Amino acid sequence: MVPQAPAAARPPDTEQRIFDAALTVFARKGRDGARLREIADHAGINRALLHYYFRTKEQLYEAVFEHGCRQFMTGLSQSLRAEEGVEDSLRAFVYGYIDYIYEHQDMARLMLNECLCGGGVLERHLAAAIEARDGVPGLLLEDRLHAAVEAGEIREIDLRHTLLTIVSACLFPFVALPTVRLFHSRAVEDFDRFLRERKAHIVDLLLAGLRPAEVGVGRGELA
Amino acid sequence: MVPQAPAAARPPDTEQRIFDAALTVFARKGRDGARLREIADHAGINRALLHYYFRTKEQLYEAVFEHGCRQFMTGLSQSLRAEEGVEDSLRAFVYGYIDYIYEHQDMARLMLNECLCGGGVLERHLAAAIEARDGVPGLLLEDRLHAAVEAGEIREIDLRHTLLTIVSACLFPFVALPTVRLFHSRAVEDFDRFLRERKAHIVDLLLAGLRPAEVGVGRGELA
DNA sequence: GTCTATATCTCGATAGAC
DNA sequence: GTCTATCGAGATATAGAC
Repeated sequence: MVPQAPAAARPPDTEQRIFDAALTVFARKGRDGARLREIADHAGINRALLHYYFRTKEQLYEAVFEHGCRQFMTGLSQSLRAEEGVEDSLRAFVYGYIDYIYEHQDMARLMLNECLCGGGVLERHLAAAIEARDGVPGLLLEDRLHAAVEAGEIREIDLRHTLLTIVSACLFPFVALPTVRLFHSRAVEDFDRFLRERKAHIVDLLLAGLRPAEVGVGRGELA
Repeated sequence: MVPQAPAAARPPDTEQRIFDAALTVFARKGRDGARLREIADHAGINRALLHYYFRTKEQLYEAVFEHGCRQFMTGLSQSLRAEEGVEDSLRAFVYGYIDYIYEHQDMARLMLNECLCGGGVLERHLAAAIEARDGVPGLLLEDRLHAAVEAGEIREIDLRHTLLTIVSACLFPFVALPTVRLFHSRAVEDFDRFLRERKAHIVDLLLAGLRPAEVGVGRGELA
């Protein structure tokens, strides 16, 4: 699939530049909406070169998606190291997850774009990437939470939904950034600070929400 | 912009059918990825009719987006009625929000699609829709929460982030459905039940997370 | 208002020089 | 490996009959 590069000297690495440019454009415009013209311009190369490295637009998309998915899932798993306690595990997950998405926003957008137009391709590639690594990154946290429930460290609660809520809270602000900016001015002024606040907020809210109910205080009721 | 319809008899209402079909297709494929062919087929009419009602693809998109945005925001505001207490307000928001998104999934996806490709158009139209109704739906809940903080009914917490977390938890499952299905089998088997559980979960987690800390229990620490 | 036929343009893909 | 030139398919848009 990949033409041989000269063994010595790899100045701009054209293939990688195409790959990155394609990821960016596909993430914004989607599989059909993306134009090879735009990808070539973004990579600073000629349109014909796209066909030299990846024969067709379809194959380029497949390559970007498959390789991107695999790398994304692997990297995410590695950045979500297990911790001893529940609290540390939760904190590590939220901080690691947001940091990782921050560094791979285009891939996150690309996957969401696939979700919008059906998700068939995504499900297939995600399943493959998961199988190759045998394990969904989030499930590690779910196991931790499950053990914590049995140990009485956190209250009984639907963990699948809890995990989905955590992921939603971490991920959504990235994919919906333009909307978030409308009523969260800090996200436009100082995105890094916004993310720091966001991480702290999510952990804070979750820890409080998962804490076992004290005796005498009905669950699900405010003071 | 709109040709006169015969005063009597409005059998299929072609314009509305085009509108709905365009919304669906644009939501999935995006502004550039969408094909007029597909929209026409989906609406069950000839391609030339698209140009009769809306001159160009661009104008069709603009019309769908602008009108859709306005209607979406207005309807959302109306379905989020104010309640007396904080708890009822929160519950009403979550339930109303999810129910509303459920009935307007295409519009939600269309807006997210715009977010993915920059969001310039979205910000403009959203701002206009908000100004026309003078008020962001979510801000009503934020005011309620703010008052509740001052009354000591909920603990001190960043309300902007809290509101963003609530919206994320409600909205994300819809736009990321194919991914959610991977590890939430119930979302594929019985979506309605999944949503009922989701609503209850979000309210439950939030109420617990916002409850004022009891004396003797450090905030942000598990038991 | 709705259709068929057609014009025009853009995109993806290929051929061939360098 | 990289470029220019070009072909053919498919998309948007228009003209004109009904």
